Amino acid sequence: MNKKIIIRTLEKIAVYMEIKGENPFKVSAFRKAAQALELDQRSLDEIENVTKLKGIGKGTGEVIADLIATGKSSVLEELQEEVPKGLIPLLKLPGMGGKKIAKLYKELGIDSAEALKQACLDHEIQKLPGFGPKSEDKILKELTDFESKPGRHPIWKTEEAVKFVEEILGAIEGISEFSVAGSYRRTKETSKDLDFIIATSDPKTVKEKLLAALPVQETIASGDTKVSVTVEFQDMIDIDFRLVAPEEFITALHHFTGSKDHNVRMRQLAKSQNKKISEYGVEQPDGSIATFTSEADFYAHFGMPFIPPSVREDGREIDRLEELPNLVALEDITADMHMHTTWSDGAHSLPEMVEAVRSKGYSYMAITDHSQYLKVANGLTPERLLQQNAEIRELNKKYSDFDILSGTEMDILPDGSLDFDDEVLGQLDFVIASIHSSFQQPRDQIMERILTAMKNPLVDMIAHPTGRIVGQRDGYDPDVEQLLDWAKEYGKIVELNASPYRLDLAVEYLEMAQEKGVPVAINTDAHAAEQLEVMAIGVKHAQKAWLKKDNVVNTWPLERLRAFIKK
DNA sequence: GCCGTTTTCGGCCCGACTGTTTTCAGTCG
Repeated sequence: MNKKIIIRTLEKIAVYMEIKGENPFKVSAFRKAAQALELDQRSLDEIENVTKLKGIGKGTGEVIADLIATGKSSVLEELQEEVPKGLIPLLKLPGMGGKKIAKLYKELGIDSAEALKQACLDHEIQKLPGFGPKSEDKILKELTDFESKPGRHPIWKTEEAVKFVEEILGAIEGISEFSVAGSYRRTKETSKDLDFIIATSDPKTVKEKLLAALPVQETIASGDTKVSVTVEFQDMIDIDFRLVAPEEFITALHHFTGSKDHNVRMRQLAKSQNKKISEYGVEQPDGSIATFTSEADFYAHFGMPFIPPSVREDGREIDRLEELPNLVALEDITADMHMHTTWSDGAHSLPEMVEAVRSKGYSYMAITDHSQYLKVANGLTPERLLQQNAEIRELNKKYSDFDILSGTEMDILPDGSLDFDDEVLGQLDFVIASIHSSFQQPRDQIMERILTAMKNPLVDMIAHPTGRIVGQRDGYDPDVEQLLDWAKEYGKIVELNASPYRLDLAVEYLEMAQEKGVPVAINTDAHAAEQLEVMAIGVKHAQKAWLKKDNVVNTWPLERLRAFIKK
């Protein structure tokens, strides 16, 4: 029995129970059991007794035993007989929960999206107690929108929307402080919507000005402290604004940064100290409300170190506080080892890029323009590469406190060969190998290509190892575990490409790399000087995988890197 | 359904907004 199947089954049971109108705590018990299983790193065989896990007891334990023994769950099968299948997707409609769906089924016999739509058109819905004309209109609208609305937005899209909103907020008088919150602040690679916290003592005026300044397509909710709108900025995107008093800003920011699981853990912790956390402050045992001037103070109030937003995810971060000081941070970064200049497809010249990197306070860098195969990117022939190499060596003489590594981002060709021969590669300081073509090849062939690069002792790093674009394409689907095993065997670095388009490797693979002891380089792959800034995003993405400073090669001094790549 | 070094029963994170009511249930994050 596959662990994933058990997790899905428990979640499915929760969904059916929700529609059946079961006790909400019972429903959440099944969700918690699924989560307990998911968060446990061990495989099913390695877990001796599942009921020993916190959150799994007699009832959920029996479901799991049933699944292992028979491959099926009698609990789920019974639920499926009682609850029509067509009701399940209705839970995804905004504003629809188990209770409303159950009522529609019981009172009107509605058992599918089609039946629901017809009932709206026949004006049957508004006759039900608890429903009215507005509910009917809303359901009909949500049913129509359901197909067309985009799901989650990739970070490279939300990034621009965030900047746009920040500009608007910065120009509104009466706002003392504001910040983006939510999954974007936690550097999740995709977000369902955007959240902003606004501190003001005049919420009414600020709200009016804000709504006037935004390209609002639809107002979802508009209360005294909370405004939810759909805004048309490139795509349609939902944005929540919370307006709070200035002294409440930090607790509100923490609350709406989440994650939900992180907040639950924090509230439980507060409760054990006879305190109560809400977005407005921390209620003390004597009833007074404490507020804070920084999130660090907020955590310190509970005797905890500051927990960066990037690691506030499944709640387990609260159990890993002693690891926080070793997490890689932006201040630890000493180098950027993947970037392009006007020699290939970059926007800035070699000296311009060098100056830009130096001004970031790093101590070394690598210039890695594309290789000849990539004609669309003006890839360098061996002649041009060696000419650039000479120029870099000359430029290096200018700096006593800074080193420029002469490198290349060399293509691994579709036929599995490398774009430069060893004689050329041997003259370089840092060699990156990348796949930019023939993504559709079968996995075996892709892996063969990667293996060629791995086996070449002159190759130092594999860049953007899966070729994915966040929210847009999956890449060339390598067997990442195998890739990492090879990297370990052949002493290669794997890249965390910090571009928000890529964030490649993804978090789960970075965790795997660290576990296997494969060093990671966080690189910007900058094609222009301003793109060097994405290092900050890359570092936060690395934090999500709990990468330690020592595992990240571009926190190392140059000598240690040289020793590792044997150059 | 799960949990317990104040508990084997009585809680389970907490508050806002909407649409329906005429004081509140349902949903959401």
